[in-house]
Amino acid sequence: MLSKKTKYGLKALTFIAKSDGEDPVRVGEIAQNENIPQKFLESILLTLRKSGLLGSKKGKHGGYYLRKEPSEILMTDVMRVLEGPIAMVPCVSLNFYEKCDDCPDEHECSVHKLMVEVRDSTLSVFRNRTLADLSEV
Amino acid sequence: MLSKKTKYGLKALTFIAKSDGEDPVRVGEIAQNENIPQKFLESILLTLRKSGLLGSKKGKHGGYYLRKEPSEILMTDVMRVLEGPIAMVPCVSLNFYEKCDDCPDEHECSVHKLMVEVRDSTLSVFRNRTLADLSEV
DNA sequence: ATTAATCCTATCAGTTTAATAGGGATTACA
DNA sequence: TGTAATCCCTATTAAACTGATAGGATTAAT
Repeated sequence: MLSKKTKYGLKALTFIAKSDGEDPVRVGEIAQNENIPQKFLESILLTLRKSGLLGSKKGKHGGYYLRKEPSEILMTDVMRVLEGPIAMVPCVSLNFYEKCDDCPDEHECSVHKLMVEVRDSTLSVFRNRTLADLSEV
Repeated sequence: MLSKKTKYGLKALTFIAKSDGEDPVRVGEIAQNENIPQKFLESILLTLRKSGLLGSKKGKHGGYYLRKEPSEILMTDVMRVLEGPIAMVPCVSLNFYEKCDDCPDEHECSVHKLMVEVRDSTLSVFRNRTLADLSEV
């Protein structure tokens, strides 16, 4: 299941991409338009900024803006920042690999085999989609 | 993330498929071979039985057995029983649909669009894999 | 100065997960 | 007929996670 954090984050990014003026976009404006609790959204945008996807301007007339063109922001990157690993099992994750406690040999594990396929098919979607695709009407 | 319940369930099904004698397979045997807490596994096999995927025999020399040929047990069915919805968002689920609170119109939702694609690509894996594929060496 | 914004930390209630516990019911077989 | 083996069922628990809230510190424009 997709967390609300990720869902809100994707919506916020889309909103910022759509309002592509020069001015940064206020958190309050996004929260209001997308029905997101403002304080919760604040923390989400903060992590997006720390990850490098967003920039921010403090103080009056401040807000958030994209650091790259929407067409250059891959869903793989966004999802890994917001949701974490794309793989369903750590032993199959490219960026967050971890060995399983219970598996003596993961090359003989039936779950492993299946989850590699799921990972690859999910990756093929996220690698071929950018924020530009999301913000199209 | 895949729950341990699902992971253990898949391993257990694979184990039963591999030991395809006539006799039912004991929970204890599966638990020991696959490093799964026995009591936990009991409850998992119980839900698999209630879903119709497994049959059971009580008492001495009892155990669990497959109700269909491994090649006829689709991963879509197994995953839905163990893990629940295959979609990452309820508003995109075929079998567990639910409307989002926050979305006024899901046809204009950027997240919705993306998650439909992820659902379809994941489904294409699960629809084309059966328990027989998992139990191949 | 005042105002409007981001930034940061802490906290909280609710839910879910993984596991454990204890015993009931059923069957094989000596 | 008794006993051991096995599935069946319900309840409980500790830990982790999620979604949200609270309160203020910091920064910048006017």
